[in-house]
Amino acid sequence: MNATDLYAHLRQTVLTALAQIIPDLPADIAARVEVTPTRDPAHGDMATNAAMVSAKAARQPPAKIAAALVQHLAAAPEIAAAETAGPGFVNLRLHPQTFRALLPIILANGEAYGDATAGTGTGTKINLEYVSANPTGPMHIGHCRGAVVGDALANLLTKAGYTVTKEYYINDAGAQVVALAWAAYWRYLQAIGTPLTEEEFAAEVPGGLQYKGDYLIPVGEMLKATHGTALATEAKGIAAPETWLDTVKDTTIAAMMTEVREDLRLLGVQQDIFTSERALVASGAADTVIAKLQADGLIYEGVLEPPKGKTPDDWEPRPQTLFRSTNFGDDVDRPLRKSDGSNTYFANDIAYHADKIGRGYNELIDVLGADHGGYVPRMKAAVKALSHDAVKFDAVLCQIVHILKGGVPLKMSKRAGSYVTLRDLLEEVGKDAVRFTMLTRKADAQMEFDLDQVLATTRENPVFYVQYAHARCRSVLRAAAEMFPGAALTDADLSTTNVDTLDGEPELTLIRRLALWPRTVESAASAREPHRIAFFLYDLAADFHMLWNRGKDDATLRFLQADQPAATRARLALVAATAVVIRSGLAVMGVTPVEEMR
RNA sequence: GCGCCCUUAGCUCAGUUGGAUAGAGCAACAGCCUUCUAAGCUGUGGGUCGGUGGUUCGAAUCCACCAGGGCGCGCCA
Repeated sequence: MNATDLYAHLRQTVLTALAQIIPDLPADIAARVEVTPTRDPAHGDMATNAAMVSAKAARQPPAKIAAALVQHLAAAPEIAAAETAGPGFVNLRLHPQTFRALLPIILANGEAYGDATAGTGTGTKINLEYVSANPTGPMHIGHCRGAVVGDALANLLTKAGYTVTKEYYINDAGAQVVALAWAAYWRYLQAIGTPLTEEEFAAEVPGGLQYKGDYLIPVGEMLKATHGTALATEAKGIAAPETWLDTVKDTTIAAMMTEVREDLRLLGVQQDIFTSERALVASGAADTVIAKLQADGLIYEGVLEPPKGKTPDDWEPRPQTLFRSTNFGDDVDRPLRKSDGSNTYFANDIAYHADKIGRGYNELIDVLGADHGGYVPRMKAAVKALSHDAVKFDAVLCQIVHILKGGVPLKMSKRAGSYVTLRDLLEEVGKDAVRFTMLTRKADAQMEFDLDQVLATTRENPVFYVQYAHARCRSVLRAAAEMFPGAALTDADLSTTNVDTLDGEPELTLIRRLALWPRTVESAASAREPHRIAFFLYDLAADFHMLWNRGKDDATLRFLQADQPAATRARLALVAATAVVIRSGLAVMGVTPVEEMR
């Protein structure tokens, strides 16, 4: 037995036995057979629903199938006892040796333990788009959650065997970057000493002066350094926009993206591809896509009904170019062109997703803010239409994060420039705590990020609790090196250890938890829920701390016993394997494991 | 008015894709420090899983309706 996933292994054993009882069992029924950990240890180690799910197809009562399964399974070498239970479960009790045999495998595999070998992910190419913050200013706390969730999801899917491309879509087209350019231009005029006041300048800006934060001051300085006073009138006033707008836009977007990339780097996020909306628009991709949809008969000119119950005051019916998204499950058809004929953001975004489809992915996943929730059905419809249902589109929605300090919510105001930037947050609590904490909630649930709790050194704080467990593991191994000078104690060395002496219940509880790791990776990946990794690590840490603490009451239960080198070595293998799995999990979360608590 | 997401212990949240007697942490109460780190551990109490029906061997989980909370709803991105 050298399977890395004990549950998958036993599932095969059950399926083999089941095939002997019901030779012509349909494949779709077999697919529903599960081997799961039992909730109650009294029920054994694992349970299978095999008899219940196959009863109907086999036209036999579950109890009869279960009884036959018990007969067949009793012969399996891993299984100590099999018995029927409840409505048709078969409970399995494994030999402790079966669990213990996992430790050498974990140590030999290292952090690759839990990687899919032949799971659902194999061969599937996924494009994962996340962050995609507008390049109009520094990243703030709102972007942070999507960045962390997206990045951890990428790691998770990769571990589960998918081939993942991590992508950032730069929204550098449209009205907001024009507003950004005007704001940067104001900083430029200030830099060269304009006589204009802010009010006088703002009065000349189409749509008013937005983006008033200080972060554009360096951009103004940069423009001055490069262009001198050439972008302004001789009186250092506002020149005709066509003489400077593109230049200022280019410089500003480039400067903002430099900042964004630095923010991402500090957060530990590395994306593979940055795609520019502006370049996409310039290439005419949106018109190409509209033409393609037109050829499929999915485009028409029409007038949308006003939204029911809440008609805007300035509503008037206007004909637009519409996409028949209702053919693909959307509620209303969606406009691709505005009434003036220019393309909508949606048209550009369809073009972008068409581009991704063209790059050969089997699945597209967007990590979005929850305020984009209403946007998902139409994108789903568009991807379905464009790929003729060959490519899947999914969205992971991230709910809002409230920052608490001293139990009081921090006020956020972008207009006043007083919002919490990502960089502030990283300086305050550090990358690892930010990443871990962001993953301690389901993405689609609101979360409160308590600055005090994140830094707390108590069990309440999962970051600390998990890191502490790893540090304790490493501490034991360091102490072992002192107690047994010259002993070979690397993971590879320990992987050959005889671990038969590990027969205490707390030890076996911990090993059972380690056995769940591949299964946890698989289920978290297929549910696209990276937060499950955080909860798994918390539970694992709790099991380990419990084992550690037994040594308080009874010194003979401590890991290190100078007079029992063989038994100590077996315990060290368990400790090292625990550390391996914690590291493996932290790697998915993008958190650096610590060697000691300081 | 419509759509999507929520509602689980006093509080903050899990719940292994439909499994057996629903679990953690905090808070409350009761214990444990000449230690490989007590930055912790052990135990006790605490639940009509928002409500009502339905689907089936079996529902916190799926479906319908209702109640409460959040987000969104043509030419913003």
